[in-house]
Amino acid sequence: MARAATTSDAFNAIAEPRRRQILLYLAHDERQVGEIVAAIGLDQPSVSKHLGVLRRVNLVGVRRNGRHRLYRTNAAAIRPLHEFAETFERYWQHQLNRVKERAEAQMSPIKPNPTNPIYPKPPSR
Amino acid sequence: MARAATTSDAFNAIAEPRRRQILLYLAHDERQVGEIVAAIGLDQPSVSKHLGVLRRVNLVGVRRNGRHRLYRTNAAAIRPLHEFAETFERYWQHQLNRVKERAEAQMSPIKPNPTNPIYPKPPSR
DNA sequence: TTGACATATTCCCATATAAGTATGTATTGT
DNA sequence: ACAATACATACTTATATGGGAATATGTCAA
Repeated sequence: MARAATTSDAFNAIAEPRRRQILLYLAHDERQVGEIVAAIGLDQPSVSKHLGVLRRVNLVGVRRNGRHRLYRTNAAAIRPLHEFAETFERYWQHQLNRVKERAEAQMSPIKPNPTNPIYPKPPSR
Repeated sequence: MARAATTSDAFNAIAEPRRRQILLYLAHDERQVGEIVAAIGLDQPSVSKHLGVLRRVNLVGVRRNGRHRLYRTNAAAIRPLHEFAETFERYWQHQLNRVKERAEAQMSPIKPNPTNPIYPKPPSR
């Protein structure tokens, strides 16, 4: 099975850096395609295609105005992402606290737990 | 140019539903691969491959224990995602407020706010 | 040492890009 | 009506999957 389509959901859609760039650019104001092209320095067809993907997953909305099309980020569609990320925020705090505790423990005269690496091998990469 | 590698960053790595599932599963506790396999119902090689991707972008950490490998979500690596999503949270509120204001304006002065759905369309899935 | 057990890695292949180029389609000005 | 403007879509191609099958690697137990 191949990779899931970029239009399958918001997660796949924002995997592309250019699309994230467009979303951020459109978050402030409605913009027409030409402005986006000028702003992010990509050719018009590419921008249109990215906008097409974003449209299909409802990450942007469009409005016609004469021969222009005004795009705007639909912040609501980012919600699933936000919730996913937020789920880990608690653990993020936990881990921070643990690190902090370890640091403090090491300073204490008794030194209770010399080695307790949370992540033994910093995933090389 | 083809799509960016799933190992290029966290955004690409989490585009895969199975990997999000694994991340959520590993968020609570350290788990060995066999447990993950049993939990998400995917064959072992596939799970290992997903874990490999998550490892490369540092979304999970590993620890060896005998013949087992204990994986755990590295919540810190979710940060970029969280920040990206959070950027839109303000606009999300804005949009909600606008919708709310418009709704209220259209309504009779009495009946203040009968329905106020936080998520207009329950983010399916 | 040998075998069982737990994971990782390699190979194969149908599929989905993303960028570039070319072309199609509305809509407006004159 | 006609040309220009603003976008969208079609086509081509190099590339990266993700799952299944088979195999390799590493560790423990007898």
